[in-house]
Amino acid sequence: MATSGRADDTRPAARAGDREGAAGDPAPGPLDSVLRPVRAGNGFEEALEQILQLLRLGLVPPGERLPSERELSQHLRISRVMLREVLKVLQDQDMVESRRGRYGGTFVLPRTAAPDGSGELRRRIAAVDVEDTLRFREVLEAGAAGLCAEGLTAEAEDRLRGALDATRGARLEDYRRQDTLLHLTLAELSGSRTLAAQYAGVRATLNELLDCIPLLVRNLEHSQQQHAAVVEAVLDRAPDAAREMMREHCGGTAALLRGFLA
Amino acid sequence: MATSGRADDTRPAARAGDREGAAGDPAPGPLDSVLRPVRAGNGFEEALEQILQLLRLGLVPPGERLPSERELSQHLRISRVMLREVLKVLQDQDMVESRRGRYGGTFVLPRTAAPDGSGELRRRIAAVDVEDTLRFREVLEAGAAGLCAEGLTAEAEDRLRGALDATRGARLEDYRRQDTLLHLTLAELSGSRTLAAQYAGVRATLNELLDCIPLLVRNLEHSQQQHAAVVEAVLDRAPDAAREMMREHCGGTAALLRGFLA
DNA sequence: GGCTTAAGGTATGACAGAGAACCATTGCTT
DNA sequence: AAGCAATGGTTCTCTGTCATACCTTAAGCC
Repeated sequence: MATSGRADDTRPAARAGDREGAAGDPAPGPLDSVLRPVRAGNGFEEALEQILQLLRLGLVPPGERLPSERELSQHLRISRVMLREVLKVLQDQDMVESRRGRYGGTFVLPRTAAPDGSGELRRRIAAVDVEDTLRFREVLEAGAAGLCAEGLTAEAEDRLRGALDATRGARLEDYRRQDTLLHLTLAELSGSRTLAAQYAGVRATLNELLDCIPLLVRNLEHSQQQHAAVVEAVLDRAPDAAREMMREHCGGTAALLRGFLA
Repeated sequence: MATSGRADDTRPAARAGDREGAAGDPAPGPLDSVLRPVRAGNGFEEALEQILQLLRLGLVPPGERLPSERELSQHLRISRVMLREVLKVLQDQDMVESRRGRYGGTFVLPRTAAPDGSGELRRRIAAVDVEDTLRFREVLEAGAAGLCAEGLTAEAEDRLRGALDATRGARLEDYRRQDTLLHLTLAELSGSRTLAAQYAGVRATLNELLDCIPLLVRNLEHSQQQHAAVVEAVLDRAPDAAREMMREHCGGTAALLRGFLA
């Protein structure tokens, strides 16, 4: 370090704390809407979160195979090594199982009762801003329903009808999954990829919240009627009605959650 | 590397292409709503994008000082070294200026005409999914307006009125900024942090698009009337009216953009 | 005028993560 | 039975990024 001969550092070494850059959370300011952290968490957690979404949304149902490690790591833009660490965690939680060889892969296991000693769930919930989630969800859902009703192609009609039918035939333990898929379909048909992606995120959180409250058959029937009404409005090209119905539908779930989690 | 003595690699080294992990974009699949890349771009670009948002949204107007490097790097969760590389780029583009010493800092310069040889803008636009942006924006805006109208505190009323007044008094070259701030205020008052953050992002993109089309005084007056109507509806606690007006307002901008960018 | 303070400017060691290449296992095909 | 192909499992190296410390500059304060 022979840059500049400054031999007389007479100051009483109290300057120890020059710790720039690091440290904890900075003071919140008015710019926080924009200045969110560039890399959420540590990359590892982010990846874990996304795989968990895949499972929570039921996009890969129990018994099915996840995309191969090579594919997943490419999609998530992380190294296979790190992806494998993520999968390792899920294996330890008995959520997935890996099989080697051709036609092997990582398979989703059926949900076990308490994933991790019940306390873990509560802690996660506490970390979620429930009000934020519910409000944001309503906005996205209503918006998606409206957009769908505005520009509906023949192919979209079919997908929508198919998704609705699937919820009708769903057995109790599969209802959450089919419900999710119906809403996800609406979001995708909105014509905004960003909307669909955001909805996927918020829905995963929502499902996690829903897992904390009882599943009421009474409520489920009501929900099913509302689904039908929303889809009908969309198929009728009635955006306002679709939005209104969807808002009502979301309001129901929201009220339930606010009640149980309050 | 003495793990397993495999001395006879007789296969004709043609196996050169085992390139796992890396490579270009993976084939798109039905899971793309969820499996977005963990770390958008290379971290550097992401940070650049966010600082640019700060400028494009007018959250730090020309002549004002950005937060210090140490603060910014903490907010963005990147090292000061990397942040400085980002700022270096902006300095080279004559968008900001750094002054040393106490009460120094990084200052925003007034916008120069063509940021980078005009071709650069067009290229960016091509990379933006305009339809996605417009649709997503409308959904967020309408949703925010509705939520605001539903739960409006006295303090929120004041902020809203203030923001509206600011747009009234704005001169032409400052209008975009005040307009942005008004909408951003609505988003923040929606009670969903996520919504506000998402709006900030989409609005930055929108402003970039708007920079590509002429600013019509005629349209601006119309816009101003709509602002007043939206705010009035919100202050009247009329969610439906607020949503309706906002959708109309967004529709106007959308039509303009679709026309010019088609 | 000299000290203090807050900002930008610079250098460096440590480490996380990506990338690439391997190995090992399995089931299908020939 | 042999070979092939697709998957999970492992290990290596190298680059990018971070954290930390320090220097330099300039404005205000005593």
